Amino acid sequence: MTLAEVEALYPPRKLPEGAEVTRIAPSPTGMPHIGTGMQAVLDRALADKSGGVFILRIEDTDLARTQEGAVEAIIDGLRWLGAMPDEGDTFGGDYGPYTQTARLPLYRLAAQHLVEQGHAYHCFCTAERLELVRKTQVSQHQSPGYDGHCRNLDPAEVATRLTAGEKNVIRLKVPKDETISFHDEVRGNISFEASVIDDSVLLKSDGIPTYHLAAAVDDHFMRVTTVVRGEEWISSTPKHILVYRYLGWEPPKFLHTVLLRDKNRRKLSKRSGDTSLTWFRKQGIMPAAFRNFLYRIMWAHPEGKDIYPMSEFAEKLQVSGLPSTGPVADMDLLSFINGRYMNELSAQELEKQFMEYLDFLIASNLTADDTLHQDQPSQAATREDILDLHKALREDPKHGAEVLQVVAQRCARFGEIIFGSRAYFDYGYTPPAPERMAKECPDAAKRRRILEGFLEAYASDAQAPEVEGILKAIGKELGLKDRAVFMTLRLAMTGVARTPPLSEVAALLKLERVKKRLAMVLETVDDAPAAQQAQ
RNA sequence: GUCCCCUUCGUCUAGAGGCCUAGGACACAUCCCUUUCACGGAUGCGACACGGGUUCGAAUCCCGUAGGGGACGCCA
Repeated sequence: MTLAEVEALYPPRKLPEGAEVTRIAPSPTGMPHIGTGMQAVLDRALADKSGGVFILRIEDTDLARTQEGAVEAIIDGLRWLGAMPDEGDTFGGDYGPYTQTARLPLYRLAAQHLVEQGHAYHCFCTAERLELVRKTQVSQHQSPGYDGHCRNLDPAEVATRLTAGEKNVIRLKVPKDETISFHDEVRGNISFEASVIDDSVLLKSDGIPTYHLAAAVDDHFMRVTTVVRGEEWISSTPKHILVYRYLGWEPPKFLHTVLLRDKNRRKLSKRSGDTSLTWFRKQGIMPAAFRNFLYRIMWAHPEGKDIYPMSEFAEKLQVSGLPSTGPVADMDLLSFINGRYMNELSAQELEKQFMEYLDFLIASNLTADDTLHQDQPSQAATREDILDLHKALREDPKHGAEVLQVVAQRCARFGEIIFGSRAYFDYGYTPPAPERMAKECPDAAKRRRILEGFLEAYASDAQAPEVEGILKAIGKELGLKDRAVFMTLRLAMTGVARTPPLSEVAALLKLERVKKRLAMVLETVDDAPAAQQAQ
């Protein structure tokens, strides 16, 4: 097979004028990264905006780092994110295979062609020699790089060493006196002196290509029009430009996205916390909200909107407005956006999404720390909490849905609901300590009177019990401030001090549960220390 | 060390020579609403990295400096 034949195998796509073909090209080396998610959202939007195609390509040329299950994790992450590719090994498409180790002959063909044309050469240097060269260079304050040792080997010598089966790699022969420029879609023109670019390996000694060759070959034959990738690739783009040129191909458009930073403006890393899509999912971030967060920090809506759907992003996106400075992934902003999305969910949608969330947590076998946000340790949910809640929701879905809706109004992520909803289920109710109640209403007799009086009035009017009216009347009768009365009942009914308005709580709990709980409290309501009562 | 990219409130940003005594959003603070929490409303705090140019006029253009980030692998 020749390059020309391959060319015919992957003809130009029949797409509308201006359609963009984008691709996300992750390495299957672990959990899907937030940066991958960001690029996927952009890729998806670019393709949607122009009536193009979005491809998933797996770059598994680093055999040593490839991890089992990583491809599935990536697809799962993209599915969750809602930035699904149109083409890929599991999606179909006419430009596959979409996994690099399945395309090895293509790269070898390209590499061979480059050697024949004199734009690449066989290099027999050992790892040891390379290491030594680098060390020397660094110690002499020179920039490390290949020294060109095999660049001008005698062709006859190369031939004999090759037939002898000597290990070698193929390196790109970078011209010496030239300025290589390219256009970056967000930064404009960028130039490099060719002299600072070293002769990178294109084909490793095991016959597997490096990124520089593989990506160029694939982007060409997959007819990718726009390469969206992280800005860490800017400095190797000139190499890619050279590969395209020597292979006689038109380079695609390049769009380098910024790298997300942590609070200290460092590249977001494992150490600083939250780098995987899965992490955000575990926190209970909604997909739509996370997408919104991603495009919100990488692009400014013309009207200054913060909350808007993906379709609007795709429609209004202008690549020139993409940032060229790395944004900090601001958790406060994410929480804010997620909260807004949660509040707009209908009861049914909320229950559905929340159950999916719990199922995900359970299936991914979480430990207690996994929903723990660094900044909000109090929001940690244990695995036991998760299972308890899941069981309660299954046992009484109707009650569960009501609880969720009320609680979700007060939460910024699903993860907080786990903890926040406990008090409204039987499993999560613990009667308040008498001491705690005494802090709100020091007089034990009055506490008892509040609860008994409420129970009596509330139970007698099953149709439309006026919780507030009842309590205010009791307060007046006992000469207590509203707060003392309301808080006493709040603590008694829920065991906690922060809840929705009591009328909502009572409606949520239903009469039977209220009766049961208050009866429990009444058993110990007089037990607060006398010293405190005297106050 | 060399090369490349970047630099507006704490954060995300608007701003493409006069509309800027720099606008919005998140966060924060205070107040209002109020039975706690949340929501909502109001107000406030708060930035053009620095130094030179160009210009009648610069956040906006140019040059330097400083700072940050990235790259320099038979990793991607």
